[in-house]
Amino acid sequence: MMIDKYSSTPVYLQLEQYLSEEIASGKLKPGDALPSENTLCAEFSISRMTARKAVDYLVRQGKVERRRGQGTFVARQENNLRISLPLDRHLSSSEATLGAGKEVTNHLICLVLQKSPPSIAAQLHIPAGTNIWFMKRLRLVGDVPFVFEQSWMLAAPFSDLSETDLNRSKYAYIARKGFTVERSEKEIRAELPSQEVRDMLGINREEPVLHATSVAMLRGFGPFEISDIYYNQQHYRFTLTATRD
Amino acid sequence: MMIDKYSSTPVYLQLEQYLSEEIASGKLKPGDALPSENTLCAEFSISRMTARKAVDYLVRQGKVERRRGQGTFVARQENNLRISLPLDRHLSSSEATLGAGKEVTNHLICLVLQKSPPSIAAQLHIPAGTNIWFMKRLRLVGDVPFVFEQSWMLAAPFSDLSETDLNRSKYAYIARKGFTVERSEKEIRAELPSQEVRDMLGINREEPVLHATSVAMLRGFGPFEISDIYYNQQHYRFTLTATRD
DNA sequence: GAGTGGTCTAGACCACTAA
DNA sequence: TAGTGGTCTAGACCACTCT
Repeated sequence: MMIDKYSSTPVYLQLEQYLSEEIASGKLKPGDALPSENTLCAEFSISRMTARKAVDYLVRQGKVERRRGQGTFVARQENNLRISLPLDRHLSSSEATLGAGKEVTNHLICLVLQKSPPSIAAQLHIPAGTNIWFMKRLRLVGDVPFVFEQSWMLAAPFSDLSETDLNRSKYAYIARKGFTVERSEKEIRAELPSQEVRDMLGINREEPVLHATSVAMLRGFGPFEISDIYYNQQHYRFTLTATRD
Repeated sequence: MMIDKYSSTPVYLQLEQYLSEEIASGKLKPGDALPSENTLCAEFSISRMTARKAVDYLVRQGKVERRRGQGTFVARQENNLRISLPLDRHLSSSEATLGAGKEVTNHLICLVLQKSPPSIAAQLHIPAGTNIWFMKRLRLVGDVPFVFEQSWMLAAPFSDLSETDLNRSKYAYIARKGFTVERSEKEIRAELPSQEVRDMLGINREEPVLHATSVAMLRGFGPFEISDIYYNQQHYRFTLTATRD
């Protein structure tokens, strides 16, 4: 294998391709160490920044992982060990099965009453400037966060909403007020997380996350909550069922 | 705004944070140019590689886009223009509404009969080594690909499967054989695409994709097809509905 | 021609891990 | 202590766009 410095494909892409093939072909097996960055520099007569850039792409694709002080290793697939969570069911109904003995907890990060900005107001069918709750929550199984959620919720029917309610169960609170959450419409995207989301979910900076924007509906009432939901893929798997109609 | 070179947070993360806030606060609006890389170097007394690394993260998050020879610009949100596609319905039933006048087409890339590898066999409840179909398909609305699909399908009940069937409608073919696709169980992940997927979907290297691994079931028969499905987010939005139980 | 982003170099110092 | 990855510098040349 040679690197062609005069090719129109950048050196770092050539090296990415080469290492990818070593992994795909099985010459490098899960758990194996890649050549160290300095070795790659020497072997291909390139600078370290270039070698690192090639490896960066493999890290982002989840094909290898770096361990400081140790080396870079071909990733092991641990898909089957991760806890499975349905995206097409309300979390409240899946929490029982989720924990597998561990406790599901909520950690409220902030809760404030604010004036609704126009974009949120439009989705909730209220005038801009109406009071709404804004909150950020982290949800964990044991001590591993699986969801970071940021949401805007109608304030009028829920004026006595408290931190305690949110640290326990929002659904239980809503039920006590005599409402039922009927369904939520979600749009799902793959995204690279911002710093805040990375910090909250404890994510390696190179790993993409699932991001849902959700509109939740109350029975006989319509939309009452807009949420941005970020799902942690490192320790959980997200599933859904597709049907005919 | 100052950069603290002696902080434990790396300089490039501080700069990423700063620029993120400029965008979030609206000081930099969609379409606005960021300071050029050389300007950032001078303003914060950092080297260009460091400035670029900060901007790299914003590019990957989709917050800005680079245009060679022009500059780096705050991304415009075009979410509402993208075609919406439900993940919780079979594609066959949504194709009618999907196109909005444009034609939905299939482009078969490969179709071969092969021996089932153990991992696929286990999921299809057949012995390893049984004959199965392996195929790759690209599905497009007009000439924009929205799905790249790679799948392994039982060969026994579908021995006369042809390229023509797959370029038209796989569901129609299955129906002609007297079967009904009941449902499919999907696991959804956010991933950075490999070279093949990037090429197929025409994706910029920095953009993550949605990746579903699906098991499709025939009514009264069980699993008959395993698929890897990659969804193009650049021109489509993917939705689903969550319900109680 | 001037300015932009795209790539690359050849060093450097640091924090961390393992022997 | 030696080797690893993490960060950073101060340059360089290139391809591209706009005026």
